[in-house]
Amino acid sequence: MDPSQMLSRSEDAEQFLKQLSNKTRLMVLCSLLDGERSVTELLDKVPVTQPVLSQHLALLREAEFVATRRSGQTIYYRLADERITQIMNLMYTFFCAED
Amino acid sequence: MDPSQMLSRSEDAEQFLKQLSNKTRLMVLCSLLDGERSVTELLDKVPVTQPVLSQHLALLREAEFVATRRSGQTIYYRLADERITQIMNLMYTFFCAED
DNA sequence: ATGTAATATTAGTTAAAGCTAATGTTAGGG
DNA sequence: CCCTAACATTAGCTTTAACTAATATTACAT
Repeated sequence: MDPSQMLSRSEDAEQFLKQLSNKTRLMVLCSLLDGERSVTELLDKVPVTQPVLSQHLALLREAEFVATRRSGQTIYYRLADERITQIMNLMYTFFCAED
Repeated sequence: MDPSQMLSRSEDAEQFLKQLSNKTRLMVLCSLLDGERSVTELLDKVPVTQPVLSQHLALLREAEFVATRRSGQTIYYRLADERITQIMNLMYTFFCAED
């Protein structure tokens, strides 16, 4: 591969991985692996304050890793990027698979 | 999964991903996908100064993502973690695969 | 219209990552 | 022994990520 292309692709990959490299965001994404969840449900699983969770959700939305659906006052989040699903499944096997 | 276990595993995963989330380290690891390379060879592929490359190599060594072999004054680096091989192959398909 | 539940945003501070510049180590050649 | 090549380390500075605290928005019920 030509050097400038390698650089620009590694910059894209860096950006992608950085957006993933946070325990709160990983817990959120992991929780979404088996379907959509509301913010309140996520708050119940992820040990952070509401504003902090909301900040991380904003980042995941901007990255388009997740998408939302509103139902009344409740907002449901779901995975929206096939790459995220794949990499989260891989991370699950690395860090969460049974012995 | 119990909440404290989920937290500690996501902390491990965060650490793992952060060590990967850098364009220079990604270029190095990508270059090692098809075999070992000396520092000089890596310098030829990766557009950074020698001390910066060396700092990133030190981090990759401490993370045990890579291992080294010395031959005279030359030090050869190779991949040393199967998880890295897997995830780098995945990143390659996401960011570098031919349309 | 007022109140409350659910969620989002903004400003300010702190901590961690990455760079530059200088210097150190190790191995081999003359 | 001295010099050079190959590589590593350290200190100081700058940038970026993440948290806290306070406040704002949106939807629904009374």
